[in-house]
Amino acid sequence: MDYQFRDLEKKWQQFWAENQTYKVDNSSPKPKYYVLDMFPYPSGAGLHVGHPLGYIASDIFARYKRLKGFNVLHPMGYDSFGLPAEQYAIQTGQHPTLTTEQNIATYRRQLDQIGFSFDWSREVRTSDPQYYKWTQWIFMQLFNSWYNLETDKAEPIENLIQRFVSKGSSGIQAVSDDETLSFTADEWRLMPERQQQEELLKYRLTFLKESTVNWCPALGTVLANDEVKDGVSERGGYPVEQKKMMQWSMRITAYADRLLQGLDNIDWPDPLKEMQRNWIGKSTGASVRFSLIPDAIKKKLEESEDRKVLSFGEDLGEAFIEVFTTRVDTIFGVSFLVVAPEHELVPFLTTSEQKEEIENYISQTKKKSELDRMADAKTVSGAFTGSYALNPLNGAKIPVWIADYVLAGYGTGAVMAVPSGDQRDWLFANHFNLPIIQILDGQKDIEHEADATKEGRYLNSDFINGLTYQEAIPALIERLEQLDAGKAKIQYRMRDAIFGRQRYWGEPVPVYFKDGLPYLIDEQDLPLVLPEVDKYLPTESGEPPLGRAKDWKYRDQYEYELSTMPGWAGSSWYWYRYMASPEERSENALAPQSAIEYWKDVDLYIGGSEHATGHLLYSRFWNKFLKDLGYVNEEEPFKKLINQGMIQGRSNFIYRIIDDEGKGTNKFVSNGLKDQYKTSSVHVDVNIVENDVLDLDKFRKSREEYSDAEFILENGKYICGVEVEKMSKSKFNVVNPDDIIERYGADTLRLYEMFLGPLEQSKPWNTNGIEGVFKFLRKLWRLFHDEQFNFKVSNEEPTKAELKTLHKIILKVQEDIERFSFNTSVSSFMICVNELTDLKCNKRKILQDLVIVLAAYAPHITEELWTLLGNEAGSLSYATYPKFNPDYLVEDEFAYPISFNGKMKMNLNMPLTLEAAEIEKFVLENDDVQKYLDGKAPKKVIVVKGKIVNLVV
RNA sequence: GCUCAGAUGGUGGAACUGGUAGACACGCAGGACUUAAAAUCCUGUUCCCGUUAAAGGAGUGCGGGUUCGAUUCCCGCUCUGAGUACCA
Repeated sequence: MDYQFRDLEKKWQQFWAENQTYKVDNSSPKPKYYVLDMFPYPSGAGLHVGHPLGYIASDIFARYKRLKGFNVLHPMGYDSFGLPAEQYAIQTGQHPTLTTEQNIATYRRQLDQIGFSFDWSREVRTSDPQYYKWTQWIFMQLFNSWYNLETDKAEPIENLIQRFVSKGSSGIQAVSDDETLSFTADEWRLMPERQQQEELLKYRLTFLKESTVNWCPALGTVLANDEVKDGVSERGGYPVEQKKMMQWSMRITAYADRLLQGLDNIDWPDPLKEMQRNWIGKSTGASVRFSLIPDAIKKKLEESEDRKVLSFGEDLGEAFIEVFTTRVDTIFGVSFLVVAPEHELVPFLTTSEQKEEIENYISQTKKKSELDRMADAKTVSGAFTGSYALNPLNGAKIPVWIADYVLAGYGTGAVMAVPSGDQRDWLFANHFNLPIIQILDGQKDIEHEADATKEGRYLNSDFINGLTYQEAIPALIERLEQLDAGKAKIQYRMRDAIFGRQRYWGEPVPVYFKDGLPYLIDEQDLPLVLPEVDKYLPTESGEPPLGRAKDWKYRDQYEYELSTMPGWAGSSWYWYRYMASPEERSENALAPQSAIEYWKDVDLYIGGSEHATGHLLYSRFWNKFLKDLGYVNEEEPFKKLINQGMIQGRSNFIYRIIDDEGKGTNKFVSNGLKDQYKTSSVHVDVNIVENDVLDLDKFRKSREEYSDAEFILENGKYICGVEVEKMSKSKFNVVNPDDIIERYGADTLRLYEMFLGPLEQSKPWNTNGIEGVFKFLRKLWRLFHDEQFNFKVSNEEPTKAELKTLHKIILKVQEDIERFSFNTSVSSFMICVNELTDLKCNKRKILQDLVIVLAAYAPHITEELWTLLGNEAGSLSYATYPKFNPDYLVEDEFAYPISFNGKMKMNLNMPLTLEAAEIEKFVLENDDVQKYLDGKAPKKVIVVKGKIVNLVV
């Protein structure tokens, strides 16, 4: 029979499922190995060709490890909460549970078709109440914990309360909000409960905090930066503004230093570690207080009718702006301060003359997203508040400005500007005509740009004049501390993570409110199940969708928290749930201690680098927290991590016309004509585009808002724009693997995805070379069959050449898999089969081992050949990888490349036993070499034994 | 903007520690088989010049450097992709 991949693959997939071939036990005499994939969000578009890339690699690795004698845990599940299902629900009214289930069914069918060796009995879904029960439980542990800096770990909040009761707040070293109270034990005991709870909230690892969000009044909801384009919402094109909101946050900053240090002990790609280090952004510097000039404030007070200002006026003597700087040595070069437009002091700093200008500037800023503000470094903008602050070291009067390049959420929301040393400050100073003061004799050319050098000695710098950088820093810190105007400080760029989402399709937060204060629900009431709502939209009063749930109250009287958890909540601990076997899932723990002790951590984690600073940081944070409380044993969850490159998509764009007021219209212009209009680009589904021409009917039907869309065409067609970018549901450029499997089978898909290139490299999807991989499998099949496709292998002893071919591949594949170079293995398999075909080899002793070596890559065809060879069905997965014997590869001759000045001209065969001097002699005596030398002696001869000969002429 | 990564024939890529650049495939061209097509097999295929065959020369995004020798190391650019805190 010819190679019938359809029947054969179906047969084996069924066999594996029925016999639970890949079900794994939590105990085994074999060493354990845990191979994990980053689990997918089950999008409506189905699995796309990019997903399997990593899954195939991890499956090859898992299968290989089984052949090498390990007990392998290789599970899969679904990160099934998320925005797309909710948006679909808003459009169609269908419950996300329903669509999510349908999507998962599609994913499962697609995954099964590819022949993965997952233990499906351990599947998890983050949206399953039996799963999110434990996500909520972890939230409760975080709420009930504080971070003790003395022990450098999280501890139960009870410990903190005990200390408040016995000693008050003195001596407590904790990670907390900035404004904690000081009190004695007696004062604590007398405090009303409400105030006690307020105080404790400042220490809890999950807590309420005011944060800035993208608010879209027309949609009545908060948008991700992702959903905001050019200041308007991607959906509908409505204006978006920055708004402050009370939100749940996670005190990840408590773990900043441990997250940083942990990176040194894990085997992750360096760029990824570097990204995390940057994200955490530890910087050593100083905080400095610039006191505000009382006169200015007093004048302001006299002018003001706002009584609230009085409370500020009462501590006039202490009014100051605090800044953090890594270059405190430049403090005498400060010629102005810049505070964020949202900074709390801005209303007080603004004088009546400047009021209009400041207010205009603030309203402009509100329209920009944080990303826009950071990205736009070219245009200089800002406004003067009219107030001045004092340099604490020399009393210089310094104007206070606001500018949107300073972000309220970063550090103190204020910076000291040193135009001679910082280019952004220099541009600002140059634009607004502020002084640029040279502070180091090493600074060059500061009339034209800033010079951030630390070289040279200080000038114009008071008591540090003449000192070097190393000398100046301690002197300045000492002086600042004496004056109580500053101190040395370590600051992190990382902010606490916002944990609340104004959405429906996520885990409910297990919190209710009493007298406006948050309390946890009883642990027995878990899971707090997501309630039914009539619509998945915010309420009329702007509350999140959960506000629509009828009679949804804790113990029938208390309001629940209405926001839900973010997408990363469920994925921050899921690898522990996989450790629990299905029988153990009913136990009252995230996973049984015995399972956690057996599996410990993930040995190999494969996933995209796009998770570098999200999922991978939050997971490490939760893992450390769970370890602090003794629920898990490892400080780091993922011992080794490999980044799979992204299979990129080819995105198509349409261009929405923006009207004169800056609002999006429902009119779209073809790519070639877009320059004549003001437009914003919008992704369009690649499945309704062919050869970059948009199918207008399908487009109108795709969303209700598009049903009456108008188009400006070119040559009667709507031509879409094209870009290569990541394949993702939000970019509507998803291609799924089904038709490839239909045409060539799963083994070909597996080999082809590996053959495409190095695992960690990104590349746009194309199917150009797939034929060659398919031909390779047919060629392999033919090795085992005669001309009429009858199975036929010989029991003869192999020749030396055949053994050499076999042992080359045994070694090569082993080396390749261990360094995650799967593409080169596939090429080597082709070479191997080409060689065996040339040798007309059909010997059992060669082919049987070849089948095992190939099994991890192409499990279906090898299972079939394995049983045809007379082995027990299903036993291939647990066979033993053949042992490499180097004797078969020994060569006694080598064709030395002979190069002249580094250019290879010819090869000369020489025995490998020859030493350098003999080689040189042999080469120089050669006639062809003499012809090149043209009678002259070479200046130099370089001989590298077994590699090359180079003659310098 | 900031952080990180990448760039090699018409295409995907190989060259693992500084030692024969283009393995292995795709595509293309020519040929065999066939009434024909598909499938299969064989030959060629970096570019330029040139040829019966040859012999030359250039060449790993661009510009420089180190070295007997650089796709590989160093410096400076260009372009592309990823992340940038509510996509997951």
